[in-house]
Amino acid sequence: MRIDAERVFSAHDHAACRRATLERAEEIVAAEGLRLTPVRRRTLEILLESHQALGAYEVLDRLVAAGFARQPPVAYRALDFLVDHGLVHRIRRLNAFAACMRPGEPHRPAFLICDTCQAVAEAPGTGVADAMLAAAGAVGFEIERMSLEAVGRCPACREARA
Amino acid sequence: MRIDAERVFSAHDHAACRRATLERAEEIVAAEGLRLTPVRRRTLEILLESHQALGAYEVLDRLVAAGFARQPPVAYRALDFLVDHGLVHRIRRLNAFAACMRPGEPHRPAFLICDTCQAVAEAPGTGVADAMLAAAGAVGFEIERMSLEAVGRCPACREARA
DNA sequence: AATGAATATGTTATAAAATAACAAGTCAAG
DNA sequence: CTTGACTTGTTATTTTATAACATATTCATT
Repeated sequence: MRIDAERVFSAHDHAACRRATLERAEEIVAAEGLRLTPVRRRTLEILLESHQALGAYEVLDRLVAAGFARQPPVAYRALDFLVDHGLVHRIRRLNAFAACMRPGEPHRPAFLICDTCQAVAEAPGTGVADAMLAAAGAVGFEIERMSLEAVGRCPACREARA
Repeated sequence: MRIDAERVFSAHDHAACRRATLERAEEIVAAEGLRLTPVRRRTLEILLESHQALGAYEVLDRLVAAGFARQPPVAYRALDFLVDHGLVHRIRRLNAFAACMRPGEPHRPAFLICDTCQAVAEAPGTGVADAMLAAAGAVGFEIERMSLEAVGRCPACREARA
């Protein structure tokens, strides 16, 4: 199952969506010899519960509910691990984190953040990143990492408001 | 004088560059009936001193040096005003602020951030924003604001390292 | 199994970034 | 000269993130 913006922004079988993404994440972790320890797994599950981005302290609250200690490094370490290995994206505009919906597929995501329902989707295609690479190349700038984020209104919330 | 990435990333007459940008900012403020009060003016000058982004607390330090009180709202209010009126950009990846190099020209900037010399330039053209608008439009997402930022190495630092 | 290197966790403390809230002052328009 | 909008002063707090160091676990190799 492939989850892109159309799906994130619409009603869908989220249980299946979450399960599929988690399974894929586990394959990746296994393939790379990484360890999806209990905190890390739970952190990923927490982020997979919705398509909304969560702040580190919201994640921490839910980790506490699952029995882990209420200490910032607990959440930040798990989140950093997941981000480093491409299972979670950091959303800089929100100081928050969202599960990657296509782990393993190398991609340079651009995010669409609905400021009404707080859902975060990865924009389809690679056009935005390509344009950034082109613009940078034109002035001799070599890109290492990028943050491509747009805030606005998703189709459902647009309609609800109209 | 128009200052784009090529210029920011190269040696240039920065005194003239700064003066020109400040003058343009003053015209804009006057034209819109806004008030460029002393804190606001000084804040803009501070950011215009280099092409690097400064954190709010670095700005505050320099405001203190200029006689203002050391209180976060002093810096944040001035910065917020300047951002709201397009004279300063917020660089989310850095939790920092950089003077806009083309105030008044309506634009949707994409930033190139050198992680060696910390210079921040606006990428040429509107291609990145256009691509983002296109990607969003394809899924019915309506964009209000965007952050388009790339971290990497500018031409000069690339060469220095090579 | 014993050892050691790498990795992961527990814990305390602190740093860094941003905002809330409210009182007081300024300023230009009627 | 007063009203209303805007701006500043000030105290306190909230939110986000990291430093630092001790302990424990894991795994590969003896």
